[in-house]
Amino acid sequence: MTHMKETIKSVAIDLFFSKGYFATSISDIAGGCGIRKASIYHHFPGKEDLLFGIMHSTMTDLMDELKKNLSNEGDVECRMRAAVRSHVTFHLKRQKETFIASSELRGLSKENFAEIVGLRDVYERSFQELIEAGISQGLFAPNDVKILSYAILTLCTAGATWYKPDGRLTVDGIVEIYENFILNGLINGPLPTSRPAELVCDPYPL
Amino acid sequence: MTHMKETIKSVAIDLFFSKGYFATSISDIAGGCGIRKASIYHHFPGKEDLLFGIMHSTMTDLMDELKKNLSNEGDVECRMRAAVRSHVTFHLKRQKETFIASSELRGLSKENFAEIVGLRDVYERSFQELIEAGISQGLFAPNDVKILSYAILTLCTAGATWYKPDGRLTVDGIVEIYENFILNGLINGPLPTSRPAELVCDPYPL
DNA sequence: GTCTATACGATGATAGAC
DNA sequence: GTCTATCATCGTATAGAC
Repeated sequence: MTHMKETIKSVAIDLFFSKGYFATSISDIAGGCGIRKASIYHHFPGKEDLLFGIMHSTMTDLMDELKKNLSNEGDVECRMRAAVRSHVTFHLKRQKETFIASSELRGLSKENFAEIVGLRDVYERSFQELIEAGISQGLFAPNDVKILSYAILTLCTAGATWYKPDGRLTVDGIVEIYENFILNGLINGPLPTSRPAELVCDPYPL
Repeated sequence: MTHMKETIKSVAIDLFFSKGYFATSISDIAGGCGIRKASIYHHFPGKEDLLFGIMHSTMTDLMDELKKNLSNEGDVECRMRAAVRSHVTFHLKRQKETFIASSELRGLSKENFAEIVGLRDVYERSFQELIEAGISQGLFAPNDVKILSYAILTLCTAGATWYKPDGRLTVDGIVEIYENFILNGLINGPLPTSRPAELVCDPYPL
């Protein structure tokens, strides 16, 4: 990507996040880049391509991150904890993009919509497989797998809605709360009081 | 409200839900009511008032419902379960309005925005007080109260995003999954295996 | 690669007849 | 209470000069 193309994408992310996709005009974006609106069309064929590009790179990065964070194999609980941490961390550290990706799907054409939702479905399936594995091992309480996966993912995704980078808590602090909340919600029966999870799972800075 | 005023509001709810507020024109709403767009302005001063009215009645109904469902006093766990059930049930049964209320805040002016967010803050505080009470009794694991309240509320609110009225599960089925997931997530230590919650809390059909 | 100028359509809202 | 007609504005996008 050329320098100006990257600038345009970055300005678009800021504006789509703060004002919303529909409320942001090509003029606004051009203004943020210090150029005129007609010049935008030299770099992108249209407004929607800009949105689609943001969503697509966000989804593929999110999926790559999950794959990376699950590569050190471990037991199901360890893997689920890693998946939750990966998901929450990504959504907080790349808040603007993940917020856009989850709230502006309506701005996409039918074809582009289908492509993004297709990626999302693949991603969701990773979580559903983990839940299934946990249930079949008796580790997680038996329950509707799809509902549980929606619960877990929307819960974390919503973090991108209220998170304030300069707020009271660090990303890691929030991640820890979410991780324990979700695992307690899933696990069947009492937890060991002090579980050395940190010693089993490798850390994975984003 | 006159008959046509109600019709307009109802059509607006359908369209704001399915197409989004910004993508819905006054013309679209008028078409759905069988009148011309100019006639809308006889009933409402403008498009935003329509949105604000929908959000305001949704929020006050949501708050009334919670108050009603917490009126039979009980212990903290019982009250938290009732609060979660109230929240989830309302969001699924009035899916369109709650979806609009949680996703179209950007359509509001500064003043209207402040009013709706003010109502939301009061509502959230009810949950935060329940969490605090649970923690101070040693029932819930000590944790950041605000984060937990956001987690619980956004989790349930997101139900309005994916819920399909003709889907596989009933509202009550989903409510039960969410209730147990959240309470397990909150509670400090093992749960009694069979808890007669149904005998303590009254049912409360919406 | 950026500019000015412009085409073209849609939108929210108003005026005034019936 | 609904209509027709219209205004003023703003949107995306294109054409063609520099």
